Amino acid sequence: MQRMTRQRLAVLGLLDRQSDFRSAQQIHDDLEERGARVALATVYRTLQSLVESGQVDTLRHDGEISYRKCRRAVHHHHLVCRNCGLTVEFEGDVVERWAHDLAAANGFVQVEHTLEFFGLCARCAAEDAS
Amino acid sequence: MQRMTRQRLAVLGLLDRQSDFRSAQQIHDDLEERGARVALATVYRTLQSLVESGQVDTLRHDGEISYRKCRRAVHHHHLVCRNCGLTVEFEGDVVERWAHDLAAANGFVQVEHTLEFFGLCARCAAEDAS
DNA sequence: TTATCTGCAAAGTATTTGCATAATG
DNA sequence: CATTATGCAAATACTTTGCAGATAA
Repeated sequence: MQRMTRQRLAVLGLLDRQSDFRSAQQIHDDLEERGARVALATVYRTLQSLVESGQVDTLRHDGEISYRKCRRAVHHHHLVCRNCGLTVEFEGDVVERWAHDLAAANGFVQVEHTLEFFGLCARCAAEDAS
Repeated sequence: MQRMTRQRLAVLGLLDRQSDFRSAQQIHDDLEERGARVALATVYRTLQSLVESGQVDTLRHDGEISYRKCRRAVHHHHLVCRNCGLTVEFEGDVVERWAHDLAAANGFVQVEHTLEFFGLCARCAAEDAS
């Protein structure tokens, strides 16, 4: 049901090599640099399908969506450097429990949550100071 | 430095009466309904200034920003009904501590976070079932 | 072969901005 | 009266979509 096209392979390949969150436009540019011509619309469509199938994580920030291949299958969160994009994944059963308790206390059901941390990584903080 | 114009008063008045998060466009429509003609651009500008001065909370969801007058001054989070917008505010020092620990463990500084819960409130869940 | 994917350009959203005019303090 | 805010329309930025032609299976 999902055809392996040159374009899809190119996007998947790039996602494998990149470790930080990148916007669709950045991914498009990166592909161009490597000589892989893929239309921006195709990049968007491909990323969208990868997100739906759970292979890619998204992050909404400043009105734009960033993409990154998941490192772990279970639900998790991110600590992202707002300067260079360096990303650390981590799990947090605390929030899951919290969500459950909150739901119970307020009569809510089907509670989901979004939790992300943004900061400056050590390297960027050092550069900032100098 | 901030002039009290008819438009600003109208926006403030509406924010006082509304208890849920509303997008700029919804707020604009609500104002029109009440006969207060305020240009959409002005609604955006006013909300923006209210956010900057800390009088209004924002929530990013599905690529759009929603606004709501803060009920409490300290940093807090929300449990929002994704159907009717009903909102419960709550504090969570757990996350603050968590953010601090994460930062220390990974060498990050100036760590901020976003945490929101979305679910179905009791009433909407009941309607859903019927 | 044929259903799915791609490229292109056009259309959509949500938000911002330039500028002349209006209104506040 | 000097500034700051407003309205309008045009500009932005990101993302989605329609459609004809290309391509994987």
